[in-house]
Amino acid sequence: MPTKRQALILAEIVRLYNETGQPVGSKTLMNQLPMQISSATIRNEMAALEEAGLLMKNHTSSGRVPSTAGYRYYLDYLLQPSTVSPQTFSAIAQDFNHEYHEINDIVKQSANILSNLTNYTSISLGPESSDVTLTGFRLISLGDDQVIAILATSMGTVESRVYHVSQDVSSEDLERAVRIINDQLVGMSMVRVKQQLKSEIPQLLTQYLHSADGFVDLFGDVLRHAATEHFYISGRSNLLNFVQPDDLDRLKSIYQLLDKDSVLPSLLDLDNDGVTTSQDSPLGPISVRLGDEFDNSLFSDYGLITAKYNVGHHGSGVIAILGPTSMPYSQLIGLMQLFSDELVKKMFEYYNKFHDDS
Amino acid sequence: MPTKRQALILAEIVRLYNETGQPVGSKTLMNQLPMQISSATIRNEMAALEEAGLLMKNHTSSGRVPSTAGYRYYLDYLLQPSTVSPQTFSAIAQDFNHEYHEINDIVKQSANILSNLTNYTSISLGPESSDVTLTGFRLISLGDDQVIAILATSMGTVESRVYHVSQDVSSEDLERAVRIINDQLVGMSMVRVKQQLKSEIPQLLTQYLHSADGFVDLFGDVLRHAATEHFYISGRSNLLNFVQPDDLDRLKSIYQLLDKDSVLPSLLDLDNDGVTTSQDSPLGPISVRLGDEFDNSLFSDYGLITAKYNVGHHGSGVIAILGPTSMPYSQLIGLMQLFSDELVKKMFEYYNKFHDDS
DNA sequence: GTTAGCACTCATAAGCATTAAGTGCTAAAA
DNA sequence: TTTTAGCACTTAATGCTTATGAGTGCTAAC
Repeated sequence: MPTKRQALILAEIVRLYNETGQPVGSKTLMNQLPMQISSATIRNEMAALEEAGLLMKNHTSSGRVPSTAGYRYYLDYLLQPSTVSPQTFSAIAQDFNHEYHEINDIVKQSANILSNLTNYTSISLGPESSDVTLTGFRLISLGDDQVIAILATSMGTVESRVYHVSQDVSSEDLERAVRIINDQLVGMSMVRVKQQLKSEIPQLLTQYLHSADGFVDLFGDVLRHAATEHFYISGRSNLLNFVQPDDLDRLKSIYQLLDKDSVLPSLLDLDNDGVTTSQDSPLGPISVRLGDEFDNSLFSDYGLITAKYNVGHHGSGVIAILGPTSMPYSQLIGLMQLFSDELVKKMFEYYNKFHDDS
Repeated sequence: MPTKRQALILAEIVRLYNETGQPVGSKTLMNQLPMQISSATIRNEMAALEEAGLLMKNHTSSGRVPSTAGYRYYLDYLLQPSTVSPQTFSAIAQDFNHEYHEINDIVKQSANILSNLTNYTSISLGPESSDVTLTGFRLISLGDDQVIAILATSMGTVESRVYHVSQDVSSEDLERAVRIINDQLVGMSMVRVKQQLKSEIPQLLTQYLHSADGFVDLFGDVLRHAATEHFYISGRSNLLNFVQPDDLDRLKSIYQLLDKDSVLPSLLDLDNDGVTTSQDSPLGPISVRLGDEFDNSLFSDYGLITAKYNVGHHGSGVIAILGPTSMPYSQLIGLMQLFSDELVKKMFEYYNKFHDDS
């Protein structure tokens, strides 16, 4: 455990290293620290901090840099979220000041705002809930062999997609199919619906319909679109701001990773249900993942700030910032706190505008 | 005008430079050329080619590199598209071997295939036609204050989106609005529909409806989604394969540019209607833009291969490959020719499956 | 416990000679 | 008239040495 003074020095090193990008030496530190101590004393303290694993040197005679453990300690014990400037606040308010027709537009916009504000990459996942249920399914014929399939969930989401239906499917068949779906599946959780679609439903449908296959496909497709988590990533190109030129291969891999929706849940740590990385996270719903704390070694030089937000029974979502290990955490975390509050506010506004079910 | 032999040398330099990435010297060339001439002769010829502006040197004593004009000449007069290997062909066929529910899925997939095959970035724009007309508009109430708006066009595209409608709008009002829209606008080109929406329609609606504003918004929104050209870009990260490490800023700008749908039409040269860059393009519907031929100086080291394809009265689309100035054009253009044929085939298959209107 | 002083370390840059690839030019050969 | 051999010249790249400077660790004095 570092002493009070050592902690102060660590915090200052984090601050300076973030500001300048350069390793911090004892003299620089002497001029910046509030108390009056000599560079030699600071050197002693730094040696102790290095002993404790919180600082690192690149080579024997270079300044110190916080180690991952150092950042971890800083985040867990020292960091204080800074308050957001009024300008930033009003910029956020302004950017959100639109009429949104779809919840996903808000989610998307939130990623945009956050990456613009921070100059990092941001990832936004809309509100989700594990106990969403299917509330209804309809098919509407448009003539022309086309139908619109509409699927509604308890979260208020409605997914509609257009399909072609072969001409030898009668409209009676379609109606019958829709009735079966509704009778059997409405009220079930989406997860169970998916299971059923693979097991019982096909059999059931073949009993009543001529061509059940096409219909199962169709329903499966709407379902897939309604149920897949959709991530919005904004400011990808900001990763170029801080990548070392000899690390382009790694960056390429990261870009390819980000394009795969399937790996994002594990990146955002959504798999283990809400347990944050560090013990009883002192930052509330915000948590930070650093370097080797990622499953994937690609991110050994990266940091990820994750904020979970809650929109009542509409579920909870996540918004995150991806950047280098060294980021202005104090500002960013302050920003994230405020931002996720605003986001939640906007979302409630959206949901409550029409439905009266806060 | 270069002599026959000079042209041969130019072509060989293009080939070698593309293969090795290194400037090509007279000795290397001597060993590679089919005829028996000394390096001194080659030097003379190269000097002539440089005089003509087709070759460049990085410094007085380095090998030669094709200049933009050199590439231009190569593309216009020397290049011969190579035939595609059977493996590649069957890979394409395989990748397209899916049931597609939406034309845009095909467009998207085409971008994916092309970037995977080439290891460059590819851009795909679905079939469009300037004389698409509006063929129908419907609103379907879902209860719950939600409606689905459906807009169909003469191209067979159907756009459906979900909207909230405030409770004090009666269903009679909605029906009336829909009737007005259909009476007034069906059969018009989408462009005119957009104009009308800004001029006459609002007035007309206010005569019959209480709250016309919301409705105009709604219709405008569906229209916007149905009418905006949608580009799919795949393999963005491949740009990292050939960028010089000191050029990351430029790369960042390019990424940001690619994210703006609005600049892509000018990039793909869609604005001037079908006139290709070089005179009466010898490559048919395929054209290549190089370096300073771009409007935007960001692309001074890039090349863009564009293939226009035609899907009958469903309109025509574009598929493109973005890479460095030095690309294996022979292979790529051969590939593009075959690929766009396959793409067209797939699209006709899609359209004809249900409608019988080739 | 703190500090001044000093020897030591190491990355970075600058200077310089060396090498290798490639050119241009001239004069001879074809 | 075209081609070629030969040679001087240019330049980027490499490796080597040397200087510089920021920073440390340690010791001895405060």
